[in-house]
Amino acid sequence: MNRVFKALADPSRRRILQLLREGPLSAGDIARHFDLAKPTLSGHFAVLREADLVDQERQGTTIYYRLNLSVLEEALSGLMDSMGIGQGERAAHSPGLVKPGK
Amino acid sequence: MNRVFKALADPSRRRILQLLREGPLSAGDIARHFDLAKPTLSGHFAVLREADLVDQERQGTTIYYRLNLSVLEEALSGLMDSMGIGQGERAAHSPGLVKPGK
DNA sequence: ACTATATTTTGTTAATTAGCTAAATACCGT
DNA sequence: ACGGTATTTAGCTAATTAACAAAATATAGT
Repeated sequence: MNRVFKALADPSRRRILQLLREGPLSAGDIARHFDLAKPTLSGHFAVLREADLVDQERQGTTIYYRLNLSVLEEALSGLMDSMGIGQGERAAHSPGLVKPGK
Repeated sequence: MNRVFKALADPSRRRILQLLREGPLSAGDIARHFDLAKPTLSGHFAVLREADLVDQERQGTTIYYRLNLSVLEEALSGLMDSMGIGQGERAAHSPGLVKPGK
């Protein structure tokens, strides 16, 4: 889960995930959307793969990347849970700033 | 929004936010939960403040931190939107059916 | 003004990261 | 086997990060 958030910390990687939302894309297809050298992108793919956010599949000479949505979902809803956001219908509890008793 | 995800990339900072879920805590209170030097924590507070994930309020000699839940909520649901993770709806599979986030 | 407490700032270090170019690898077609 | 295309690996550099100890700042009480 830590790897997921580390992976999400980079805007290029978030953008890659967005692109993959539409369907699998080859490394080259993705690279076309960026102003980065291909090795740089390849590094980003590796980070996403290690976080299990994408799957890789070779088809001949090209490698396709596919978004692993469930991992992303799980990480995000896991965080939301741990922060008390969302699913629960509990009203937002924003305690006042009170000087703690001894 | 990038600052938010950068801030969330560190486990200590995520833990700090979790602690603040229960209510405001002083820097010292938070520090008690960690094995880190106070200056290190202070650095984490600064990152969280710059991401607007927490607010700071001084009361005498102690500084209280309060979770800014709305910023966290917005960032997470913003990402979920942009990834097509539906809060209430099933994720659309066909391209073009889902409107991009704001 | 002095002392004690709470927190931050400064300065430093080691580790990590994102980027690049050049070289290597993998696969396909001829 | 050779040449071309797609992608990754290797090797490097500059910037960023997380950690610490020591010093500085802010406030309260005496």
